[in-house]
Amino acid sequence: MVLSKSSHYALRAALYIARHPESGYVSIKEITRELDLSFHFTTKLLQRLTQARLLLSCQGPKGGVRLARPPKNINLRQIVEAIEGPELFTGCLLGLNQCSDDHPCPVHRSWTGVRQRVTNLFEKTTLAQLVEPSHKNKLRLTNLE
Amino acid sequence: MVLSKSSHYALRAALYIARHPESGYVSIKEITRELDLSFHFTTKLLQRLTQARLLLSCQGPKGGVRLARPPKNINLRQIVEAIEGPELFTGCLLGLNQCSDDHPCPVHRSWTGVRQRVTNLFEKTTLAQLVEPSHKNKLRLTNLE
DNA sequence: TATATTTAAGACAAAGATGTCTTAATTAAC
DNA sequence: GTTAATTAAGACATCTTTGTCTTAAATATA
Repeated sequence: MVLSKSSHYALRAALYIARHPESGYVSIKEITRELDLSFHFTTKLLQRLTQARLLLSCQGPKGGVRLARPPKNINLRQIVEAIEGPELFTGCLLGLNQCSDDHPCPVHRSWTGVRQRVTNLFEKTTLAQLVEPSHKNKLRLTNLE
Repeated sequence: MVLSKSSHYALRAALYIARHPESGYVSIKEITRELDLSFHFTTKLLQRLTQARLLLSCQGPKGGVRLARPPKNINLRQIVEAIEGPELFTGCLLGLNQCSDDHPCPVHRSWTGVRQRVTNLFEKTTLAQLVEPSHKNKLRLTNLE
């Protein structure tokens, strides 16, 4: 798996929040009901996004979470990195420590090239792009059946 | 992490086996001693590679494992898929089931493109390429320190 | 054949990821 | 202020991955 389940859930929740037209808070209850996720588990994932300053949260009635800034200023790498750290974007394909141009593993050079393309995708893809109306037919955020 | 620790270990072990000049069996004791891996855990990983017909094994004195065919005919995808399944090469970035051109998630199109580049790298990279002499300076298979 | 060596296989332990539940803290609305 | 609603936080359970240990099976060699 490229991403952990936690990242899957966090990305889907972030997209749900981003596509909410009103700029108010969205309750986590609603998010998890609509996306069919565990409420408590997702709450903790969204707490991490809040701590990473990607979301704002508010307790009490009418509370919930919202994006901390315009969706065009939040990209997929920021979300993934807040949940599971930078390993995906920096790690050696063989899991070796200090793998670098100076001390490369056998796949270092070719992997670095492909990994950069992965990183580019995550960095240049923003929440805004993924929820814009022309993408309406691609807004599926839930499992089928 | 792109790959599991199990895949890391299996790839490193496979490269160690491939770079052995003699075509005889290499003992798993030697592999795990040289690569600083757990003997029993690695043994089971190599069993999976044997079951996937990537390796041959032999018990008893002078026994061990060897490549089941020339290293130019074993690529990285085969090894990874034998260890952790095809998810990396086929899965949805958001973890959704049945994500396809017909029922795409918001990142389906762009992820499919990048995922294909990852797949290409794993498929076109063979053990032979990674152990050929011109790569000698890139044969690091162990952690530093 | 007997022995030593090696992989095969399975039980089990430890660690980490995932998921559930309870209580505390905060806040809107009455 | 009281109440209800909501996130924050932590304890705990379950499942998966990773790692260890023991025993069985196979095989080369003497």
